[in-house]
Amino acid sequence: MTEQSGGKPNRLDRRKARTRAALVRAAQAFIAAGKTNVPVLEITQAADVGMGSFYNHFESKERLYEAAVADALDAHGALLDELTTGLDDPAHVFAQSFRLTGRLHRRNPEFSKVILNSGLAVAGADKGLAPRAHRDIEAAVHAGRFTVRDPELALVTVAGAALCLGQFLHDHPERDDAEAADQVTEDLLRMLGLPAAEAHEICQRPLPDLDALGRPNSAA
Amino acid sequence: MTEQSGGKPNRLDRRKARTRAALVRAAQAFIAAGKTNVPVLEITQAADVGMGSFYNHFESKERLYEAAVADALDAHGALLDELTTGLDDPAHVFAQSFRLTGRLHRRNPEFSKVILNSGLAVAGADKGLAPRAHRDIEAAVHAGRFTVRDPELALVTVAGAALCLGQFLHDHPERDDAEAADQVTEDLLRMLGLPAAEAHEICQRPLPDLDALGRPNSAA
DNA sequence: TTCGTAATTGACGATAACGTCATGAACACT
DNA sequence: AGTGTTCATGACGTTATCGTCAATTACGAA
Repeated sequence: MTEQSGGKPNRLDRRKARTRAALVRAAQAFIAAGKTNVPVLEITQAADVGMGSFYNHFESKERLYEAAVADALDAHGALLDELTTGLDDPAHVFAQSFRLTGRLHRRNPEFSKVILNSGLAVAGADKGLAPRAHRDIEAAVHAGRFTVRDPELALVTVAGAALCLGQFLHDHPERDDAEAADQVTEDLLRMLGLPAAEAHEICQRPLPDLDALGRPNSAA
Repeated sequence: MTEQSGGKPNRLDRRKARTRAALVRAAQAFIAAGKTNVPVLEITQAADVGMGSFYNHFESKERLYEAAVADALDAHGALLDELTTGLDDPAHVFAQSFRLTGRLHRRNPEFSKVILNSGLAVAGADKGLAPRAHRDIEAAVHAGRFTVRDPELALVTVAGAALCLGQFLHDHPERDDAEAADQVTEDLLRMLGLPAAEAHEICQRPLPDLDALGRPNSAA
């Protein structure tokens, strides 16, 4: 009998987790490449695990893909948390999160493509990064920083902008990602009720160094 | 030898077009249902055509799906053209187009789901409805109605909002589609530089009657 | 060391889907 | 009517993929 929901992870548990992580990472690579119809055998070969191992961890390819997307989103969410701690102005938190997310499309293309190829499913209000954005917007509204009639609908536009910005940067490699992200963020801040001048100023503030942190992928 | 690129359609050509349209319609239904992995045989059965007919028109399932999405987008674009003719204020054209598109998610769920399940591929600047929106935004900027630094990036947010609004309405059947669409449009107008009061007013204007037109699906 | 358990593995039978092709029907043209 | 062409059709051989399973290995406990 090994680790029973609360005990410390055994060597056995670590091996199991490694196998699972290998499958998740392989799945992320395939999703990023747009190849979601690859046979199971191909996935297991890419993950360097046996064919039979697949069904030890996932009952179908779809479950694996769900897990892969969830993993990427969780990792990015944790990263944003790290990079926005200590900020007191909710508008600043929102702007910084959005600007960083925009930059991540270039910095971590694998993650970016996973999100983009997952389609709009990740834009649901209770999935992906939306809860975080929702929390930030609500906080800013409550603090009197944002003036928007319906925060839930504003979130809709914000989520859409985040996704389509990624797609845009992917389609236009010549565009500067930081500049584009900052401009979209500024537009969104104006939409959320900030005066134009202040929106512009917030998007010019320096950002924390992304290189100071580990890779934002938890399936390592 | 039948119709040779410019001649009038024969009876043979019409039959061919009917078969093709049946396949496209069946594909749209499957896309709307989220079932893109159905075997070819199932598609041809749903279209009520022979199995072999499929490869007379499309060399693969992917091509069929591409054609199905393009058809739905073209149909919606033509509908918007019809419904915005005669408007002189570019901001009004933009607002009306967006409000109508929002309403269409409920009015024509089939079309809506085709768009949503197509993912972000339809959000590219030169695909789908984006060229139309781009044209409207540029016109409004040129007319001094919108003041936005980078119209191309504004389009990114607009496209994202349109897509995510559809997803939102799909996830929240209890929300009034007209109200939500108007609110998002108003938010976008503010982002595009319109004063809040004017943005609100434009989104309260009456809309043309959608029932006065035929079904917005060209694959009939 | 020895035993029990959990996880890994690839081979294998069963099934599902593909795409072609020979046949036939609908049609245009004369 | 006669002829040649285009498109429609579904059966069929081929290939691809699935998911199971019995054997094996890695590990924990005693």
